[in-house]
Amino acid sequence: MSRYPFKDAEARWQQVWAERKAFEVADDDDRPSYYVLEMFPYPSGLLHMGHVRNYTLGDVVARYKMARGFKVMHPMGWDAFGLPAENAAITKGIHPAESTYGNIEAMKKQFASLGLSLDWSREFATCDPSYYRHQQAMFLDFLEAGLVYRKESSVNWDPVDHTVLANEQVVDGRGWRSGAVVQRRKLAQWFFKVTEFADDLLEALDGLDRWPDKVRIMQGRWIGRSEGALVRFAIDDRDDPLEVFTTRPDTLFGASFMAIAPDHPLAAELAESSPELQAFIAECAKTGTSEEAIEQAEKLGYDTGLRCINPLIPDQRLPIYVANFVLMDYGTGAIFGCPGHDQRDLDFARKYGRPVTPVVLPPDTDPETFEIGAEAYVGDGKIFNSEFLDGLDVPTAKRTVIQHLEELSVGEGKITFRLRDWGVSRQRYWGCPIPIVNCPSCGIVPVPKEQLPVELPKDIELGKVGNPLDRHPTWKHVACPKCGGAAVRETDTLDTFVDSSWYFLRFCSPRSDQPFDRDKVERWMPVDQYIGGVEHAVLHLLYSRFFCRALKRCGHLDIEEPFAGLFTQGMVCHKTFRDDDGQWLNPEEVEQTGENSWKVIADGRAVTVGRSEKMSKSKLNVVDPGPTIDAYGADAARLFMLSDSPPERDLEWTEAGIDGAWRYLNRLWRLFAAGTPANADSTEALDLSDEAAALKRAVHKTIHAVTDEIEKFHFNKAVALIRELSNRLETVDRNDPAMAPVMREALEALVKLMSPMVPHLAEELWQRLGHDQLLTGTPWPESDPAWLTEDVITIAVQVMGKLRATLELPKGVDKETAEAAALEDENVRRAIGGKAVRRVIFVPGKILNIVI
RNA sequence: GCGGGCGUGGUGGAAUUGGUAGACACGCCAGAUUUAGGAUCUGGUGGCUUCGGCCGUGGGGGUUCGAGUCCCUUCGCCCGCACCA
Repeated sequence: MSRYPFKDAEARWQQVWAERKAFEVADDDDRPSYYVLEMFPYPSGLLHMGHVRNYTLGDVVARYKMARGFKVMHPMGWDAFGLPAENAAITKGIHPAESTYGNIEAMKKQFASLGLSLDWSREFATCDPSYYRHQQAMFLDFLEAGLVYRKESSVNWDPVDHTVLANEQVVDGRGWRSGAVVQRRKLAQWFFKVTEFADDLLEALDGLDRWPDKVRIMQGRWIGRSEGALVRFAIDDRDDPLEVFTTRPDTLFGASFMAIAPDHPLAAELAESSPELQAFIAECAKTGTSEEAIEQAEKLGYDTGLRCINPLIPDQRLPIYVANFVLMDYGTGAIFGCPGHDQRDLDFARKYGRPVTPVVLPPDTDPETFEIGAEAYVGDGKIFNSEFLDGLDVPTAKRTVIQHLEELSVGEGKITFRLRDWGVSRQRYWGCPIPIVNCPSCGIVPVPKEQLPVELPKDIELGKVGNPLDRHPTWKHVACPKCGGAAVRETDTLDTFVDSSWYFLRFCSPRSDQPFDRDKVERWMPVDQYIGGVEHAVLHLLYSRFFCRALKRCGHLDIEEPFAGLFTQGMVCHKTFRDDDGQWLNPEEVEQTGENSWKVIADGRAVTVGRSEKMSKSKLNVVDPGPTIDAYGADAARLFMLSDSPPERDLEWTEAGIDGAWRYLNRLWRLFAAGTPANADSTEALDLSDEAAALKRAVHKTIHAVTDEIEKFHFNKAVALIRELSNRLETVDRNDPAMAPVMREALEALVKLMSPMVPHLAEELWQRLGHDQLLTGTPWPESDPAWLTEDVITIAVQVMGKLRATLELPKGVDKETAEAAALEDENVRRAIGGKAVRRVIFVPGKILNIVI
């Protein structure tokens, strides 16, 4: 039996597309433009299934939009700076540049086998000096615009390797390589002033109507605008008051203690004379810097002995604690605790024996008997126990108390954001050098733009202690651009998130001697459809939004939002195996011994089949796409990625699934091999038989529905509809001359509909239909509204809401006719059982429900 | 702890505004066929059934002529995170 010769066909069409530059777009084209972008990959050297899914989804969009008459830009590049290349250099002794560019070449070959409609003429890597020189220029522009500044901030310090560790490199509080207990250390670092745009970044989320709600919600919460008040509490025997930020100034009469962050300046000052406090602060510093770690930690406080005065209750004295749950980065790094109406404050008060005074009375509650038990009351209600606030509701009390604090000059209304400025300094080699010179006499001096790029030195020693660029014998030593004296370069590099915050702009004019050409950016931006993993929902997407605003502020750009449409795909998962000790096992180590039982081949130990989890090296459940594509072809892999699972949900990789996709491609192959009817220009003028007309209606309905589903990113449903049509076509009698013209029309439509998903097979079948033009570039099929409707409709007949019959009735049938027809049905009559019909509900074209 | 989701056959998943639950597949069962393949084709496949029907969308309750869909409640799972004062 004839099999689809995918190896030959896929290679052949890939070559044809490349030779004809089918996917390269010129900028001077007056068709409407459409920019499709998938998040560019880090060149690890190996394409994984997540990539295949991501780029397949993007390719469907790109090819579909092409067929719809858009001039589509679908570029690809490399997010090429990063930690893994540096680690590879340490463990394998390969220079990061060498491994990175080698990996790019290797991955490009793998990309080629997927048959993606990518415009490779726009390719670049972020580690190219021709890319990062522009990034350095932007850094200088941001600096000039006041959007970049320097401040001290904490890092994870490995005391053995003398290096700064990423959070990822800290395992159980220890450095991953040295095993040394990590210390927090303060370093002067560069920051991008993201908070400058906090309000705008938040408000503009509303306009991103083609973004998933969940991403907008996540970003909104990350930015975290909250309205509250700054309140100054005078401290006994000290001049400076303690300033706190609170979102609940209405509960000030319920205050029972104060707490400051372990790294609050006041704590540091007091610790100088208190070894005990020093020890407490050191203990707090052992908890990781991540919020997750702080959250797991037990709530601890240390009474400083200082007492401060509640500005609303002059004779009240509140103890000041240093507490491990107060964050220096939020608000003022100090809080007042109101245990009655905040659960964490309540837990703390119970632990340290502080009083609990309720000040918000829940509705319909007796103030005499209301008490706070184990749970704080956080709801709305009437204020009580609060003098001039008594009787007010919470929002009114907030306004009133803020006004009162302002009159007393001890506080004022204040809006605070959770969003922090973006620390971009990294003490690493394989990143974009920060174009700054530190001069002993002039201070911080920007590198003049004409001296850019500040290139990374090629001769570098990695794996030694310390910051590699700082250790380089000559690189950092330069003449000060201002005074000409001896000076040193900044030896930190930029966070790689900076690289990915503007690459989508560079694609518009990738060879420009400017960061981007403004007219090209205006032609293509914003990205019409951006596609990637939801793990970037906050950081990358938010930084990119910040970057566009910062560039606009500097006069380089007019747009603020880089991505008009966003789609976040699900993960690719695969089953996992573990032994009794919970160790992950490689699928090759195990064999199936029964329906649900598995064992280790080597020693027969029992194996637990875990649930399907995201493919990852640590879980040993990674499937390499390479051999799969080799065995089944790119189209089979693509089809499997698109079938069954909705793109936004996780997809489980199964051998059976890819096998099923491959078998379906062969069915299509045979459907077309069965002999295709000669071309007929149109079936419009023909007098079609009932059977032929029904087929034609099915074809047009399928065109209509598939188009709709692709537009809505429901590719799994589009595939199902295509299968339905092809199943039907397999049953058509090709020897019937009345069917031939419609069959021709059907086959042509089918090929076009499948072409975004399985482009190689589609080109092959298109050619077999006798076309000498490429299918790529051929317009999308149009559905004819005249063929979307049926003459006969099916009415479901219910008795008391239960289905008893379905009736085929002429389109537009009225209630009386339908009811009469229903009452003739034996099943319906049996269900009514001779009872009186009380009511009949009729939904035209759908339902007739008889109520008895 | 907070926030966001999701629970539908043996499996992945379909199901307009509330209107025929299980499309399309995988798997399985029976049969056919063969150039014994990574086959292919035909039929069947939610459960129970006295063959009339009955029960079925995590559980319980409600609204409705009618609920997978709306409301209340409860259980389970997943994702994200920032103790946000």
